[in-house]
Parts: sequence; structure tokens; C-alpha cells
Amino acid sequence: MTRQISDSTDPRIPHSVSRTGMLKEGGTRLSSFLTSTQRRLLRNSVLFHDGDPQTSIYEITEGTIKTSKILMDGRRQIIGFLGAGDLVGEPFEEEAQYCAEAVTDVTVLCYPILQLEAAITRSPALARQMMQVVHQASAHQMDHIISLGRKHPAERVASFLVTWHANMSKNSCESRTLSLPMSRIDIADYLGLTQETVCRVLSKFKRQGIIQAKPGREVTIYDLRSLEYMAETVFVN
Amino acid sequence: MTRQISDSTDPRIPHSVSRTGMLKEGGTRLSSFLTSTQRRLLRNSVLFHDGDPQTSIYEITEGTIKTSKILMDGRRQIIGFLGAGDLVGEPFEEEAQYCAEAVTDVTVLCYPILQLEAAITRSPALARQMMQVVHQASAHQMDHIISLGRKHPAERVASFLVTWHANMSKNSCESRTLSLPMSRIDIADYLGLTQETVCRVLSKFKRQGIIQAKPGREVTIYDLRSLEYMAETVFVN
DNA sequence: CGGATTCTTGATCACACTCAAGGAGCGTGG
DNA sequence: CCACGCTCCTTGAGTGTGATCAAGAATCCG
Repeated sequence: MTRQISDSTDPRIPHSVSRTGMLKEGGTRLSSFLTSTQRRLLRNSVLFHDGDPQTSIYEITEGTIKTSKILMDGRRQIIGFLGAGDLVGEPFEEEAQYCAEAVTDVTVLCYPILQLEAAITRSPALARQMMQVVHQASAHQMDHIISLGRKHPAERVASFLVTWHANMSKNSCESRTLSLPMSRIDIADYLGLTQETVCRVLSKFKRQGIIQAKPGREVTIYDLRSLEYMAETVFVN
Repeated sequence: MTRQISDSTDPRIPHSVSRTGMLKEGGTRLSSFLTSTQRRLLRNSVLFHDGDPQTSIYEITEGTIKTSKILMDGRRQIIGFLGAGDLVGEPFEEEAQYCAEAVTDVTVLCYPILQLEAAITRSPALARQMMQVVHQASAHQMDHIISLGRKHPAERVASFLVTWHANMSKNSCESRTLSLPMSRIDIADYLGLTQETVCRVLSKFKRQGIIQAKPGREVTIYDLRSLEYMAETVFVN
């Protein structure tokens, strides 16, 4: 629960391209419209709980955050994993609709939600941008719904790996080796499976030579095509 | 595929409260910002396919529409059921992200997407309203994700009945009897189940005296409390 | 009234979950 | 630096549940 709030530092951040997430930024950064406060989170700490009053929108500059909802008997569904460039929090909502936790050590920029809402009302450009952000989040959720509703376990894991790989490729240089900073349980709770099933699927992929596991939650993809084939079964037209 | 396009008629429509959907309207209607064309769809006809170029946003004034995506081997996931007051289609998207079909005979108002986008850029009030519409759709999708990822079949069906009942109660007068205009297969494809499982769950609810089935796809709810208990297992805080 | 579709129920099967145990990796402290 | 302990990961065995396959009943619609 240790939270370190740094002084309001330079809101400008390095060249990082936006990624799919709960909220996704279009191209211009919020920092060109608003001032922000930087904040650091330790691994496993909570940015906000489900139901907390929303005071800020957060832009991730480093690290990975997971958003989730919990059922009364403890079942958990992870809604998404967010990384550098993604926004966490919803404008025009008084309460948080989900819980946001740091998967790794994380740095975020905090934008007071009232300022953001005022800026949206003032600036059509920002409004349009935020709409696209919300919309892309919605598109991502739609893919998630299809995975959870109609895909087999191996297809879900393949989809997850392909999507995560695409995210990584956008942010850093293209590489076959990904770091999956979240635990197997997190992946399972994202994919609507158990950690054992996730493990077994990954082991099968290893045996088939599609991927190779490395120490430190890293995975090397040897046959991206196979993963994409298993994942992208969506038919258009 | 018979499509009847009526003359541009009075865009004003009766007092119908908005409902949860792909896009949900806040309170003011689009018709106060834009002109529209009315269009009627026969049951089972397609409003647009997945991947079609998007030319319009549609506001449903009567009937029920389902949105879905299909996997290559025929598996189908229904994303949502939309009714009077809901919007179908996404601004700032060139292509439709899903297929929209009429479950019943449907009447919609068509708003040219370019006009809508221009109006959004012009009017911060409309932009804010559209943001909330998109956001509420996203909130609904989040509930869907939780159902699909972590709820048991009976809980999913209960959630569906409760949500649908709430929608109906908002639109018309409060009543224990709902019409479920969609087929069992549609419900199954929405809930990530098979039609047989949906049937069995409904039969169990009947045996338990929670609901009663009536001819014509109608259902009477005798014990809403039980359904809500099964459905609303979401834990906050 | 007849044909087609949809709905319901039953029997069987496969697969993912549960329960359990061992192993690997990591962090901490001596 | 190594040893220890903890957490996380992996694999196995067995079970339960929802999917599949199949047939009959009800309902819709012409």
C-alpha cells in the first residue's frame, strides 16, 4: 500500500506509441491540454478500488496495470492489462467501475478529472480524441467478449499472446521475446480459465515448438503464424 | 433483405427512456441536433454486416436489434441486444465492427455519420453526450465480460433475465411479464452457452417456481429476488 | 390443417476444473 | 555467497459439468 507521490514533474514523456487498453490515447497527449502530477506505484499496489470516488484519470508512462472486478465469492475477472500510453479511469463517472492494480512498478501521470471534463467541454478536438479512446477500449472489449464466449482455451491463450506481442512491438522494437509480467493466475483470470489450464496450454505450445519459456516470465515466440491462425478466427462479411 | 425507406418524417419520437446498449443515449435526442431518415426493417433482415462501410448511425425507435460477430468456423457471439432509444453504429469508424440484425420488425432513424461527426466537433454538449453513450456501452460490455468469464450458466441466464427485465421496466410500465423476442439460440450465443443449456436452466427456474414460460416467447417472473441474487454477485470494495 | 422451425428433454461424452504434489525461481537474511 | 522459505509454476489423476448427439413436443405461419 506504499504510495509515493512525487512532486509535479515535467509532464512531457518519451516517445511511446499508444496501445490498446481500457482507454487508449489517439496521438496527441493529454499533457498538451492539461497539467499533471507524476506518481509512482510499487508492484502489487492498488491505484484505486472498485467503487472508489474518481478524482483523476491516469496516463501510464511506465509499467503494467491490471483492471479487474471481483464477485462476492472471490471469483475474479480481469478486464484488461494496460501499459505505457494507456489511460486508466473514465471521465464523467463519479465512481470507479473496477479495481486498478500495478502488475509491475508503475509510473503514472495524474490528471484531475474535473479539469479533464472542463477541457473536454472546451475543446472539440480533445472531445473527439477522448471519444476515440473510449471507442477503442470498447473495440478491445468486444474481442475479449468473443474470446470468453466462443473460443477454446488454446485459442484464448493464443489470442492473448498475439495481442500482447502486438502491443510490445508497438512500444519497443520488434522482437520475438516478450515479457509477460503478470502471473499465470492473472492470465487465467483474464481469459476465464484456471491457471492450470493456462499452464497446460503453454506447455503444449512449447512441446509443439511454437513458443519457448524463459526464466523471468519471458516467452520467445518461434511460430507467430500458428498463434495468429489459432487466434484470428474472426470472420468478416 | 426487403428494406423500406420511408420519406424523411418527423424526427420527433415519443417519450422513450434510453436503455443499455452498444451505444446509449443520454437524454437529449440526436434529432435535436440532426435531421434523420426513417427506415423500417423486417424481422431477420440485416441492418449492416461486419466490415460494411459505415455511412450512418441508427437510433432505434421500435423493435429489437442484435449485434454479433462470427468466427470462421461458424461460431457466433452476440455482443448485445438493443431496443428503443439505443444507438447502433460507432462514430469515427470507417467500417462496421460487427453485424447488426433485426430480431423483430424494427424502425430506426438514420443519421448520416459525417453530419454526426461534424455536429460532435461543433457542439461540446453533443460530444459529451456521445461520450457518455459510448461509455455506458463500455460499462455494459464489462458486465458481459464478467458473465462470460466467471459466471456459471444459471448465473448468466439469471443476469440476462434481470437485465432484460430492467430494460423493459424502463421503457414500458413495470410488469412481471417480459417478452423475449430473440430465439434460444440467440440467448445462448449471447451468453456463451448452447441452446440446450439455456433451455435446461430455464426449465430448472420453472420447476423452482422462479419463472413461468408463456406461449409466444414470453416469460413471467415470479421471484425476481432469486434471479437478482443469482445474477448480482459482484462485490464492490 | 400441414410443414417447418423452434423448443425441450434425454443419454452420452469430452474437456476443463478440482484437488494434489513436486519443482523451479526469487527474495530475504544469516 | 549460500541456505532457507516462500511464492509461483508445472504436471498428474480423477471428477463434474456443459457440449454433443439425438429424438420428440410445441409453436408458428402459410
